[in-house]
Amino acid sequence: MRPTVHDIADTAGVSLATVDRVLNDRPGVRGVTKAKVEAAIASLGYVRDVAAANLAKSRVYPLVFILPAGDNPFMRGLEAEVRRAGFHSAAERTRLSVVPVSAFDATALVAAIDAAIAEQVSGIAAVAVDAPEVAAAIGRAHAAGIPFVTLVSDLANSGRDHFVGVDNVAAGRTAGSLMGRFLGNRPGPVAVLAGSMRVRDHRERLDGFLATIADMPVGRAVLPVLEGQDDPGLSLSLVAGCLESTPDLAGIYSLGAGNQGLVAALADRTDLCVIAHELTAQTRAALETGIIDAVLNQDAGHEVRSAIRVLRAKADGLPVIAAQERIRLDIFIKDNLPAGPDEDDNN
Amino acid sequence: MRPTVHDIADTAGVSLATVDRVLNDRPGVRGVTKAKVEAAIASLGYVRDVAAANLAKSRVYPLVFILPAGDNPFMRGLEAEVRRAGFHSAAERTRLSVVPVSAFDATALVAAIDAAIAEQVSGIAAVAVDAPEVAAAIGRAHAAGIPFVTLVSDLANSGRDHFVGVDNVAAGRTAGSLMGRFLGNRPGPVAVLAGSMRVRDHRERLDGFLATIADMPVGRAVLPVLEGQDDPGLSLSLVAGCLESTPDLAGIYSLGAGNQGLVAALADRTDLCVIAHELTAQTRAALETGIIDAVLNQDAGHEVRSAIRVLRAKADGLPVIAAQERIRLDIFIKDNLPAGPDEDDNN
DNA sequence: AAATTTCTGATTTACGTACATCAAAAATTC
DNA sequence: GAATTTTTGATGTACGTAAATCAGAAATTT
Repeated sequence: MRPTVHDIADTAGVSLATVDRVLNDRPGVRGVTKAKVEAAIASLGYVRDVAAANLAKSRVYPLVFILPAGDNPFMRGLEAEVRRAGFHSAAERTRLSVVPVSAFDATALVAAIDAAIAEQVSGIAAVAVDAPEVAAAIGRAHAAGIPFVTLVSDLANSGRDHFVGVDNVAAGRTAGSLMGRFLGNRPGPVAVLAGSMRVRDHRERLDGFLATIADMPVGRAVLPVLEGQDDPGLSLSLVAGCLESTPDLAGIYSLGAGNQGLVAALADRTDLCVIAHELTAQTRAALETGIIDAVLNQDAGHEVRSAIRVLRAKADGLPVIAAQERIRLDIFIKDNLPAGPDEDDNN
Repeated sequence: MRPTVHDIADTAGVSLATVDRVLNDRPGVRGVTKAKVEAAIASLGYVRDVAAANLAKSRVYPLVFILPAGDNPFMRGLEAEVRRAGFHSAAERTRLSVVPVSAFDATALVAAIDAAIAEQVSGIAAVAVDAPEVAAAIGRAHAAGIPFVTLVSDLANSGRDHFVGVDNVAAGRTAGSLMGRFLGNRPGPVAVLAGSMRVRDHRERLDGFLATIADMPVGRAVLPVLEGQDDPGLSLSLVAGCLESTPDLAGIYSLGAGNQGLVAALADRTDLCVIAHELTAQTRAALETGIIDAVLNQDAGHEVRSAIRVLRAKADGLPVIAAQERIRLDIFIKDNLPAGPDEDDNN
């Protein structure tokens, strides 16, 4: 059996109370005694039984996820993952709640953050909107001692404790690299469909994409960015217009959430090289029919669980293992599509 | 606060002992009473506190991982992940151990399995070797009531409870698809470097690869398979010979663990399209220098944690959520390489 | 050396569940 | 209706840790 606090007390020749004081950094232990106890801990290889500790503490961690409302499939996927994680993490004394706010609305986001602060939650995760008042609100959370992580879209210099999401510049580079390889020496310009250039992650993806395309041995033109506001109708008409005005178009990089309109505009044209973001029902179907050639994905389940781990660690004053919390950028093509419509791995 | 057994007892109007009998399927409860209790459980939305339950049970789950010895980097990565998981899962009352057996040695594997059975472990995970005596040993484990999962390489019709690993036919298809897209209309045959055709996963990868290449609009020859036995020296000489005898070679698919020899043979030739399996220090370096164009990877950490979850579930007689235990096939190119040399996500 | 402060020990309760025992009550059988 | 069986209640202990109290010991100050 693994050693317990009793074993430590015995081998250190001190009482249980003293062991407890050392373990939980409570005052009233002489340096020598503390050293003795720590030696015993080390020699026995004691590790605290977190399950029992949490049981005894009977502390709960109310965490709030502030997510954009609306029909963005990726955001809805995130929400579903929060619910799923909440179901499993009840055992871990975490209570999760989702607060929807209207998309790209800084004022609404600020209000939601302040409400969470007032509720004295143990942690906040939010998809950041790039605005100074949001940074100020995050600062207030920080001042109140509430851990804050940005999700998917970051807001640096805001005092957030951590960012959970992919490296969007690398994502853009990956898209550019795949686009270049898939096209080979086939001529023709490529188009970029974005949501809005006012959003940080979209800008970063574009930067990475452009840089990689520029570095290619084969020179290739990139048309002016189409800003579809992640709206199906607008995206459709923009892409349709582009197809008409550019008959020799070779490829399209869709770096936002405008895939529904994109797919509709392409109808059954499988001759273009199309790379999109986020594996949703739409992009999955388009991959299977050949309309989309590759999908870059950030796993919503991983992101949610990472956010939870980080917030809990911060709430307990524990360190975060950065390497462990890095979110991978998945590449999906038709042949390595995961079977289910959605999945997950707890642990 | 979440409801406890006491709350159930109160609202059902029965004693705690009766609630316990219902919850743990102990005999001696009338149908009507049982229904009352179950109604209370449902209405309160009670979920058993697993942490407390495990604490009370103080049951431990000794699990054995039987892995091929030797310097196969992927297998060593698996072993490292088992150790890492063991560190974290001490809290979950799981005790992990690794038993190394000589690679591809059915007799050694059988002996290790029988030893684990004799030790009365709670579960066994093993990289299966395709031999009837191994199937028989798995059958003995099954007969002894010990859950058994095959890892990485499956052995169907052996009575194993579950397979943890990727769909290797799909992996081969993915490799073929990427190879075809990367090569475009560039002429020239492609070579395949395998470990051994006596191993099931290598055969399956080859099948998928050949099928996809055959389906391509551009006809492309595939040279006879080079069997390097996953040995660096042999792989090197085979690849070197192939390069010499086939000056117009367009690409190489390395579907086994012979990447060290492969990379050595290629020296600084970045003109070939090379696709390999498993992200190791070697393949990572070769990706960065451009010798390898894409790496297909199965995440060792995910696999180990999945195996643990499945074995524990089977040991407790709980169902396995298949969709949750599906292992993804990751595609890595230079641009979406994860930053660290290795990583992980608990939860 | 006495008074004070600082440590340490002993003990208890609690967390939520598992599991065992024994007595009491209810249902069943004869 | 008595005897028997089945069902239920009451109670206690255990798991490993947290947290509190209070008394006593050791160190420090005066």
